[in-house]
Amino acid sequence: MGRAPCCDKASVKRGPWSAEEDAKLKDYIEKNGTGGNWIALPQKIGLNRCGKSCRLRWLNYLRPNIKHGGFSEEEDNLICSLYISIGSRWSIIAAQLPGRTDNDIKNYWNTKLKKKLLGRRRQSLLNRSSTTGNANSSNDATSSQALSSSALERLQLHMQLQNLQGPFSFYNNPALWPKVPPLLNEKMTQTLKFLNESPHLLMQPTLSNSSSPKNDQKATTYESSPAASRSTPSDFANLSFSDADFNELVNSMTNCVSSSDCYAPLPDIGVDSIDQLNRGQFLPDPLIQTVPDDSLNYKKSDGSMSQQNQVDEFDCFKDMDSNSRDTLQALWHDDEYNAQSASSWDSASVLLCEGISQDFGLRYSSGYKPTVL
DNA sequence: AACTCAGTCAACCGCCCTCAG
DNA sequence: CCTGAGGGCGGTTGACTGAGT
Repeated sequence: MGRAPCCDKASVKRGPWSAEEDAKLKDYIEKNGTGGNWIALPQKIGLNRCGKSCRLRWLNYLRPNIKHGGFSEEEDNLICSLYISIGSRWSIIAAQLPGRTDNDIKNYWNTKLKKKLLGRRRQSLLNRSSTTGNANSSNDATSSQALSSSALERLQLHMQLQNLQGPFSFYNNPALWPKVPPLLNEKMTQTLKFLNESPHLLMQPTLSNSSSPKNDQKATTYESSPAASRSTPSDFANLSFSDADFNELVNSMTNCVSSSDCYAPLPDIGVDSIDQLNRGQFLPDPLIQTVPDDSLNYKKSDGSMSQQNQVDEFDCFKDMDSNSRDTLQALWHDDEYNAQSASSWDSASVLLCEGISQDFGLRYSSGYKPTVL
């Protein structure tokens, strides 16, 4: 069941705002505030606009200290880290970037940042495919086919930052995965198999078959395609890897306290323990962070938090930022994707963010929270 | 100069959540 | 507890712009 529209859309003005309208709205709010009711506001000041439209205009454009464009390297890094950690929760990400609006960040991510990061990896993989003479890869690479979702995108970024390529990397080694439900384990297996077999199919826009006849050009979407299916394990299609799956996986990783009771049983791969794997430099040394409860007390009883609390409590990201900077900058600046630089990425920040993002919290109930990475 | 096309971004849409009555 | 109004938010649209041909 829907709900009644907030205004009569037929009678209110829509589209771009004029300077006069901007001035009216700005003057009124600066003098009187919003009055706590956006719906009634346009009538008060004689604006023939929807209240929601006024709110949006104020928040995204007229509000003082708004910055537009010119994102810095540090902002890029922070946006990327947060996106990997918490997904497309733009308002939370925006709360970490003073003067930036969620809309601005969303647009920036979709139009530039995502391509900047994922495009670099894809290009690198394409280069590798071509040098190894893989005919199928070459064909597929030019087929403009794709498979994607928010979860896959985040998984892909996460993998990139943890050195996907290494045969003993976390993502390629099920023995290192935390204990997760069998179905999720299976999804992980299939998804990663797919990602490794067909990395060239990822994150390329494809024209949707269901594109609107009104505007085909705008029908660019990311979706599974016949060609993608061709390269996909037959059962992959039935195992879609969702945001919930990604969150559960990272939750499991975040909650692991000791390898003995957290990770899946080791298959016979000739190593005795996770520690041995680590000593063998298949993984970075585990990093155990203890996070004082004080820094995590953002959670209200109902799991929500005020806007101000979001800003205050996410201050812990400032530390994370310095951790992530080096690797992200390597990704930013290297002409060629460099597995070595990626492997130096310290994912502590990402997982710490993820833990925090669980908001909103599904956890961190008492004592100190060890985060094994 | 005219046209096409892709990229950008302000604005809109509609769903979900909260809260007051 | 139920209902509806308003706010918040993520996803999407479409006008605009500039590069390429």
